[in-house]
Amino acid sequence: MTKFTIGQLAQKVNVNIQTIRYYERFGLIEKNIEEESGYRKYSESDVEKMQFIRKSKELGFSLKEISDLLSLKIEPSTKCKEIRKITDSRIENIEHKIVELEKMKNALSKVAKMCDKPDAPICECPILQALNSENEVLKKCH
Amino acid sequence: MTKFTIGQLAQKVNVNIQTIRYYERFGLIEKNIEEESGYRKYSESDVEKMQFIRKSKELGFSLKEISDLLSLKIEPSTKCKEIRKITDSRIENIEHKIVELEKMKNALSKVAKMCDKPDAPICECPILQALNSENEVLKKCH
DNA sequence: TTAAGCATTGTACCTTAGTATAGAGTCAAG
DNA sequence: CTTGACTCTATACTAAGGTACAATGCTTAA
Repeated sequence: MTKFTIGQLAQKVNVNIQTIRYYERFGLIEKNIEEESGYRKYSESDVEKMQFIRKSKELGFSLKEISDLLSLKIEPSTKCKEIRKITDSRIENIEHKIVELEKMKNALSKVAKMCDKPDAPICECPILQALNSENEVLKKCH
Repeated sequence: MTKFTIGQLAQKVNVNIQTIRYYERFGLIEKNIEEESGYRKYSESDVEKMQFIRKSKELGFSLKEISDLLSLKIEPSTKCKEIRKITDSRIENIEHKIVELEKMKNALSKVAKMCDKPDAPICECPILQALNSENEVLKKCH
């Protein structure tokens, strides 16, 4: 397993070195010190973890929520009901986000289309109107 | 058009009064003062706007990004190319988010299923493994 | 007409998520 | 064997997005 320094990890996942140390303090990333140098060392799995964290952040999850996901552990039978509960509620939560994103996407498509027409009406806040006019033509515009 | 006070608006959309004033300072919500009382007054369209802001926040958009969407205006021809650019790039951005959320959802489903089996393997970080093992059974677990 | 319960402005504070800086040690190329 | 790039710890600072509080004023039901 290849090992990198913190700077190399930072570069690979395109974050600030301080951010990695911050995640370490937060408990998201483990500290793993090389004996002689006293330098932190990281492996491919840390790269994956960091990428997961960054992606999740972009999707609107907090570090606490990300931590909950990362610290799920499957051990024989013990807490499987708990894991089901967590995963199920998170799946619902994600489905809800997807639905909302789809709505927003549709609204934006409408706005784009509306804008293409040469006789486009003047519109104060086209997104809200597009969002609230499910399937009907925008008529609130004057 | 029904008018509400700030407290009523806050209650309707379930946010703190201070948050509404913060959004006003930020430029997301207009200030509209009633003559005699000096009280802010809000209408149904402010409710819609507030709901849009809250939803968008949950989906990981910043107030700045939300502001950009809300301040899109359609006016005859003038800046329609600009609007296309903004909406198109935002649509792409949303599609990317949806894809990532779908991946995460699938990974969570896998974890849930894995957990249900009586002979579930011990797993250190099942989400990452589920995410990275596109379509294959989780075999990194020991 | 007065107290409770709203509203106003202004300022200060809080949390989350980083980012920067200082002073010291380590590594590797010339 | 030094020099420049990198690391360490510790502490402080920043930015975004709120939240709380104080001093004051308006509203309304008893």
